[in-house]
Amino acid sequence: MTLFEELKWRGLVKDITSPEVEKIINGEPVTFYIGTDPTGDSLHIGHLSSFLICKRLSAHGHRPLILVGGATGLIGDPRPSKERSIISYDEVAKNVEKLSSQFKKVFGDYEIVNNYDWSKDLDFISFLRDYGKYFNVAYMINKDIVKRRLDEGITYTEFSYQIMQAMDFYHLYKEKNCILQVAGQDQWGNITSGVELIRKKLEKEAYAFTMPLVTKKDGTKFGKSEGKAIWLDKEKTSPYEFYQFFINSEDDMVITYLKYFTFLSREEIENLEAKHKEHPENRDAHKALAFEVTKFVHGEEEAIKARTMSEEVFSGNSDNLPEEQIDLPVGSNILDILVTGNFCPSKSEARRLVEQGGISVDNEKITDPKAIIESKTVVIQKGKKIFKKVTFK
RNA sequence: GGGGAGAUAGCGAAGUGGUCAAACGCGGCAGACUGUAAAUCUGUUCCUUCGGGUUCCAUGGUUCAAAUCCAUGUCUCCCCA
Repeated sequence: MTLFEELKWRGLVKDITSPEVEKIINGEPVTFYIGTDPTGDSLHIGHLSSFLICKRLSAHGHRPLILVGGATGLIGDPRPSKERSIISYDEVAKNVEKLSSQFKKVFGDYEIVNNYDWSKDLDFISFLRDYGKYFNVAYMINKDIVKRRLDEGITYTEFSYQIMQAMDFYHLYKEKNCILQVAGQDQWGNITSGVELIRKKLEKEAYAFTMPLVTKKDGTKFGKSEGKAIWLDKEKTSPYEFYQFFINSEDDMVITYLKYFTFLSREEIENLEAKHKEHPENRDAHKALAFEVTKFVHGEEEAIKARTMSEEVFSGNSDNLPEEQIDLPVGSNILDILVTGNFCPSKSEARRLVEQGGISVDNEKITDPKAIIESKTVVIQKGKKIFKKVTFK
């Protein structure tokens, strides 16, 4: 199986700019880039799914460039829904730092470039003369994302985003001989702008392919749990929570995710697929997925810990759950505990939860909102899947 | 520059003087069923010391009473130039 065939098999190729892409991927090492905008201060699952491609391509010898959009992050990639609010220079700069160092930790020591470096000194007149002339407005308006925003409204700033991303590709092509761009499918419009710009300005051909958006079975957004994003930073999402997120994957998607998120071979995955079809209730594929991904992001030791904890908690053994100190005295009211312990944001919601039978303490369902918890250490369960061991002062 | 429409809870969207803490859908949370899956069904979804308190872009005003009427401001969209 060639590399390209493997990517296809894994479902990682959505669109290609030309049939040549296959040859390039399978051929001699080339430099490629993949980027992200520093709109937040931490990497999440979405980044994981797209940046894994660096590993897959570099294993073949290709050289990844990671672009962190210190300039494009100041502008804002148009979203289908509405205009983004603008982020301060400081915040973007801070995010660039954080994302870059996190990236190195998780994915390895690849070269990271920041488009702010080559955009910041470009003056407006040069911009219009050297780049603007290559973009016909009719062409720009025809980009799907722009068309969708025409009714809702789109500012000149966001409208110009595609030019900035085209400039990035052009710059990297010229300066670093980067001939290939990889991105999520939502970047298609921006990518083709770049390919066109390179063709027009340099009379050279550049290439790109997009990867499909990872979704749930029903097409909705993947990567949230309990309403919170799943982060790659273990301070924000613990390895245990991270593991739990993947083990809870939908049956219908678990094989897709295995292909997408792990480095398991085709044989191993097909093996798991067979097992999964035979006995879905054993969740072998889910366990493999959760373990492999946790191992990649947090290391083997953490992955084993997370797996052990998961197995113990769901078989009723809470001995190894980490204890969380709660700033309340022994003998506090259950509602106060739920709020202080971050199980829910308000007392009203805590009351509702308790009254609806969603809370258990040490395996006993609590339905009285006036209940007092007398023990010093206690395991609180919210719903079916959230367990926390808490101690009081 | 001219004309028109609009801003309602996380989102979409009703409501145009009291019966509005505000229909409905989505999303969220919980319960049942299960396999820590999906689908389905049920409940719930501003805060609260459960007395009540604070909401419908903002600030003023009219009224016994305002999400609803008036004024000003801010923002958004559409059409014409």
